[in-house]
Amino acid sequence: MKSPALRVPKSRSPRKPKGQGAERREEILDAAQGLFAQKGVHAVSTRQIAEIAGISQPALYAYFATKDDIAAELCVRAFAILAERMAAARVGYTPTPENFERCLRVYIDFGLDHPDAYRVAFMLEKSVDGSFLEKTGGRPMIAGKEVFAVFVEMVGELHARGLMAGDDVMAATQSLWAGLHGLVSLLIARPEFPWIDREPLIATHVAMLRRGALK
Amino acid sequence: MKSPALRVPKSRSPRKPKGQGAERREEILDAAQGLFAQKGVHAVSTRQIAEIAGISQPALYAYFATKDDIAAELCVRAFAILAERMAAARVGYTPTPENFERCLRVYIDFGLDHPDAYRVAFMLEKSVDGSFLEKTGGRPMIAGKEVFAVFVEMVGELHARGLMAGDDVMAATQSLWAGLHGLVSLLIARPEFPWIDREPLIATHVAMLRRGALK
DNA sequence: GTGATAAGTTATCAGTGATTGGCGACGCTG
DNA sequence: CAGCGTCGCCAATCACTGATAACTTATCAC
Repeated sequence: MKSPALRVPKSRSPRKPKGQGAERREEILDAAQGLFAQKGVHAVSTRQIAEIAGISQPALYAYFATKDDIAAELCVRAFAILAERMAAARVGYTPTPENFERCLRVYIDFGLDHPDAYRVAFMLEKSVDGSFLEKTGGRPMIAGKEVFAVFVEMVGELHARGLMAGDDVMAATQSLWAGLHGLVSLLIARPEFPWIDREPLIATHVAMLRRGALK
Repeated sequence: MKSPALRVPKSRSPRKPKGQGAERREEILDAAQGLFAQKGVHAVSTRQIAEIAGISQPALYAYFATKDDIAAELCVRAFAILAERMAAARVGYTPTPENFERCLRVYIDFGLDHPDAYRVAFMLEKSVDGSFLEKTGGRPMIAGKEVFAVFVEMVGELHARGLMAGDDVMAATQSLWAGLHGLVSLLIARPEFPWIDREPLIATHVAMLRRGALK
């Protein structure tokens, strides 16, 4: 007879018996991060994540309630990076047009560096029942709002110095954010479009937004 | 004995035996249009579409190769409407800032009037293999490019009259398009965000884009 | 009638996200 | 060291998805 204890029915990442709580969670997040970045969030299955993480698919649910929760966690972490970058861009900040442009670029660069986090946060489809935002308690959205708050502050300072074109700070900020988001999201969602070179495009866009928002 | 011919295993739209080719297709599109608008594209199943259309689920595949093809068809039709509207906005057009703003508003209004078509065209997730765009032969994208071409033309005219801020027409057009897309897509994807009133927001945005793009 | 065609059906497939029940190794008492 | 409880994990499974195959029915030309 064959050896009855011959397990491993399919080849798998060879470290099934490991993982103490916390680090397994990180391994799952790492696996998901890679797959999401490569294939896009909703083209990745929980089984693929589990296989790369070296565990079975149900084991995921010991660490995350849903697949969307995994995406949400990655998203929140990515936004922590964005918040950090924007804070760094405001170190020794004085509200000048040059610094203004610099902050806009920080936002754009972040979106292009973390397209999947950006997608999860701002580009995912809504749906009436069981939406992603409801399932995840809107955590990515909340993280995004904190970043938005930095913009409000920044525009407020410029307005106080009489540099803004209009008088409605909130309107100007939302419009500005929309302008930034448009470029980032289109570059992410439509990479096959015949864009001009990226750097001059970003430069043109940032300059346009500055002219449009400032006096 | 019960009547043996008691069909109708589940209550259904009571017109199974009908449908001559062409009109069935329209019924399917109508059903899908309504469901997509209500729940979002990827939260709607083919079975739901079929039930509302009054046919069985496999019968869909006699008219459309895939579910995405249904969305693509709706998208192309919606873009026909946008192209029509933009053509109408250019009747007797002279390249003035006022007419420029009017065309921007046509684009924004279209996106907000047809959020699902807009989502399919510009906001759907890419994926490496089996992407929506590949499956549908990029038809929605092509329809979108025609609209983009109108923008190029428009910006070109303004540039010829020396009204544009920069000298690179293509860069200015792509930046402008991104600016418009940003507002439309954010309003669609994040309706729960604490936006200011829509009309002043649109007015602010259009004014900002005009200041940014024109001299 | 008869064969061919078109349209729609039931039955089914592989793959998805998520749940259940039990197995086995660990750490703690005694 | 025996016993036991707990926890991490996995095989099996569920309901559902998009899509396909094979069969049945209605219609029409001849």
